[in-house]
Amino acid sequence: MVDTDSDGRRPVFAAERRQRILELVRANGAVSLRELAQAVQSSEVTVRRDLRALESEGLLNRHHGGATLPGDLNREASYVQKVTLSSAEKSAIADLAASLVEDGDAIVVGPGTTTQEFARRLSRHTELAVVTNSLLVAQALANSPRIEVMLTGGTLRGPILALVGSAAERSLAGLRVRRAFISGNGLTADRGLSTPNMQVACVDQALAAAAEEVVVLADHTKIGIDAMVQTVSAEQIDHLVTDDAAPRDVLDELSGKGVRLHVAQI
Amino acid sequence: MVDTDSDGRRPVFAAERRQRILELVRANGAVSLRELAQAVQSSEVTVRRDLRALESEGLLNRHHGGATLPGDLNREASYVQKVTLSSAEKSAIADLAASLVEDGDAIVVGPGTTTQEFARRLSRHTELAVVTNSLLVAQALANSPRIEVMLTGGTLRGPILALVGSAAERSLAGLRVRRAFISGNGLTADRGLSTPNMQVACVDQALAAAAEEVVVLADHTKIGIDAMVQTVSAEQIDHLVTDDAAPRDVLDELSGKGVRLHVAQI
DNA sequence: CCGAAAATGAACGAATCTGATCTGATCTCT
DNA sequence: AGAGATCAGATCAGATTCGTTCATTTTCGG
Repeated sequence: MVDTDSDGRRPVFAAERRQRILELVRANGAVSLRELAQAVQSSEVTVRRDLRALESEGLLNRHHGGATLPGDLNREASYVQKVTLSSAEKSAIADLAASLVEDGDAIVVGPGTTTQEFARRLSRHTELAVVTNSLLVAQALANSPRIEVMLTGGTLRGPILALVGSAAERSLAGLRVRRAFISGNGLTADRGLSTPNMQVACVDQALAAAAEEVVVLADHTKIGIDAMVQTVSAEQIDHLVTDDAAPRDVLDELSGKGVRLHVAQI
Repeated sequence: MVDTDSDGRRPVFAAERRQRILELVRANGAVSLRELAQAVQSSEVTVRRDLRALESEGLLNRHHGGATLPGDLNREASYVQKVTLSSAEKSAIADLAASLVEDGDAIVVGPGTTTQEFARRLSRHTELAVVTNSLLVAQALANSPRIEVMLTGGTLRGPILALVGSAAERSLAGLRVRRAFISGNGLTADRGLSTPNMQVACVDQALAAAAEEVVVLADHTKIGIDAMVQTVSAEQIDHLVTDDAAPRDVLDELSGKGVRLHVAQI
């Protein structure tokens, strides 16, 4: 059923849908099948067929879970699926967090899919200096000529594509920026931000220490959760950006400890 | 029965109807057959006939379900696979270069699409330590748990996804590994390896300086070419991995300067 | 007024598109 | 290395659309 509406809407033909798919892939470098299906309002089967046709024309490369640009650049295909989880909340949080950034700022961005989404929103800013230990964040900004991206050195932690270890911490030592945008696996009022990995926690601490203000990006699934290692105490957190499904009581506790709340409406 | 009046009302001629169809398509970009039939007060069969005639004149494109503007969809078709060039050579070179790596090695890998391909071949090795300034190389190894990947810090150079600048060079300063696998844009016997960018050249020099032996990966399109900035002189190069389409005379010259040749058969 | 030619509309079978579901393959995590 | 989850491919069913043929209407010329 192409579109059987009676009046206002513009029909979407197969060729047009494929064109749109191509544009999406070109814009993001790599897009998951699920995202594409949602974007063009079709089933995954149909998108899969379109991708097959487009691939046979050499216009894109197909991978497990999605498609990428043809050529050798942009090989982040296997990490794309993770992004699709609760993407609505992530997207809203990223939007809201991006409004806390001003042109000319120097900021630190930590690893995580939410911060990656946040980084994509930064491309419209100018004269930005971004320090990060996340390869995904760096790639998200790679095509923005007006943003200077600096990566910390360090040992690569494969699953999250972030740099950890003493080299990473050392390269952050002498740094001082306005705000740090970091994420984590859990956030409570008692123990603050926490992650399950020691090395990641150490770097997160260094990231937070390099900034005057700490901004935490955490969707509602992380609020009230406690992971193994504490990275930043609630007292050190200046801003929290979350979505409106977060438990109210925890938010109130955090607010009592001086955390300014930014709640995105889904 | 288009119009049964005898005099007063204006009948809708075929040419006029087609003109109106064209206007509708031009105004909306894409219109479904059903909408068109309703708009011009004719049957779908008639509209279909009109569309066929208009398409044969090149005034619009016909699709399943309707028609669109011509040329709008195929405007990107010229992009068709110009990137995949010499991928067979790259692959063969990468295979051969990977055979120069042994388990337990510590190596340095520079940026480039060929070295990226080379890095993919390393995943079957164990106990490897890889230092790189290329995000693509790092990602290629991210899923290999038996390989320790270390990234240099530095400023991100977007187009090639590599880290450059003083921070990158500094993090390589105290390093000493067995072999460096680097690439470039040109290689001659006189001026050695060269690239068009100064910052990239500086880091390449640092990469080469960190290794006991320098291995250059360069397909035949780069042999005999000279780019702006010299990175490594021919005397400093210990191995060259290339393909059998490389010009023989240049290879001989390089061999005379002490470069050991590894020529991949395509 | 009548007949031929063109155009329009209706109907039927064929082709196409889309989505659901099942099965095998691939990937990830433990 | 194996279990579980996810994804790709294939087949089938439903719906829509297309092409063709045929009947009807309209137009034009004699």
